Amino acid sequence: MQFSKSTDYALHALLHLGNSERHNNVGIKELAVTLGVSESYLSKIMSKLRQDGIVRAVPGVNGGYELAKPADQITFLDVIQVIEGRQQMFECSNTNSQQHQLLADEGTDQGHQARRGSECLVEKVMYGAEQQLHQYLQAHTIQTVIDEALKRNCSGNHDKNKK
Amino acid sequence: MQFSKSTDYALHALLHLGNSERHNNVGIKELAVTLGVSESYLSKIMSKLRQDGIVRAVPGVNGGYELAKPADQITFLDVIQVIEGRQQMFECSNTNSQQHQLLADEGTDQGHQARRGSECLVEKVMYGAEQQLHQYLQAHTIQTVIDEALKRNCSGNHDKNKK
DNA sequence: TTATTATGGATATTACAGGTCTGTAATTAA
DNA sequence: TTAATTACAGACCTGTAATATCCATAATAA
Ligand code: SF4
Ligand code: SF4
Repeated sequence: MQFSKSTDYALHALLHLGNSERHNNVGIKELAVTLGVSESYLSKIMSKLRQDGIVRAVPGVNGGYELAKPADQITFLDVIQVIEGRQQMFECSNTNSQQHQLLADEGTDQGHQARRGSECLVEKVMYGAEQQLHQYLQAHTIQTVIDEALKRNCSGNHDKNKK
Repeated sequence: MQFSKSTDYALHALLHLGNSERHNNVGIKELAVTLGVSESYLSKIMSKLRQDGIVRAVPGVNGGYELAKPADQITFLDVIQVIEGRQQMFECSNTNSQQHQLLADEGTDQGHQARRGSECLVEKVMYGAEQQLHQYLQAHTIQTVIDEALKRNCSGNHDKNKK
């Protein structure tokens, strides 16, 4: 029950992209150095993000990556789901067990009527939990973090992106 | 980002224990058959639950397992944490990267002052999400599910545990 | 064209979930 | 006390996913 390192990298890469909108795009080299991870591996992650419309990529000289949409429209949930996949947290395996009969109540009077809705009581709880989590993750975007970082650094004022 | 099958089994085992308080304890054999899983594997899971004070176990003839405390005091969070471990969902790896400097703000004026608190903005979001999840899982107990199951089955009335 | 950069596939490595087997210890019935 | 029963702990195997590297190819700009 842990997020993968890939998710970690993806988030940091996006934060970097969102923070340095100076010209246009950032090369994989710069990203890899900044995050402290190999270019090969990071490029895989960036590809996923591109395929899902989170970033745009241009090959060739002076190519690189840029955010495909405003940073405040890229939620944590988006990133996590792209990298980790969209499978749900709890997926029951043994729907044939005796337990199932008791809890999901498919074998009684009502028959198959309720088969489509999430009638299983265990899954119902788990699904609710997942919704809670998603709701929170959806309310936090890349921009959220950038804003907070800038706010906190206002005293220091490094003038890093004035250039 | 998925719960393991072991968690699935643990939950179902506890539900079975909570539901059949007829005499005292239920043997691993009955549990395994009910859940449709091997005794060997299930016993591992039950051991974990015992070590954490969720269930009690007695060896010997007519031995078996029983809940160590009322079913309404065993939360989903308890079970999950016992089986999955108590590691947090997001655990940062590269605290040495350049990214870290920007986001965690350890290298500026304030120095190491804020090192102990969760000053990292990424972790802060993830930690918040985890809290949301935990809060929900803590509000749902084994008893919750059993109650709902009984309530739903009142029309059918199978008299299964009259015996 | 040529240098540069991202992309996709193939491959290696490692970690771990899932699962089995076996011998041992504890308990009770006889 | 003996024997049957049951849980317990550990060693062990296996398949799969995460992590990571390498290379050949395609696309782009100068
Ligand atoms: S009751 Fe729910 S979780 Fe249990 S076996 Fe049936 S579908 Fe799966
Ligand atoms: S900013 Fe937070 S998540 Fe990023 S490297 Fe530092 S501690 Fe880790």
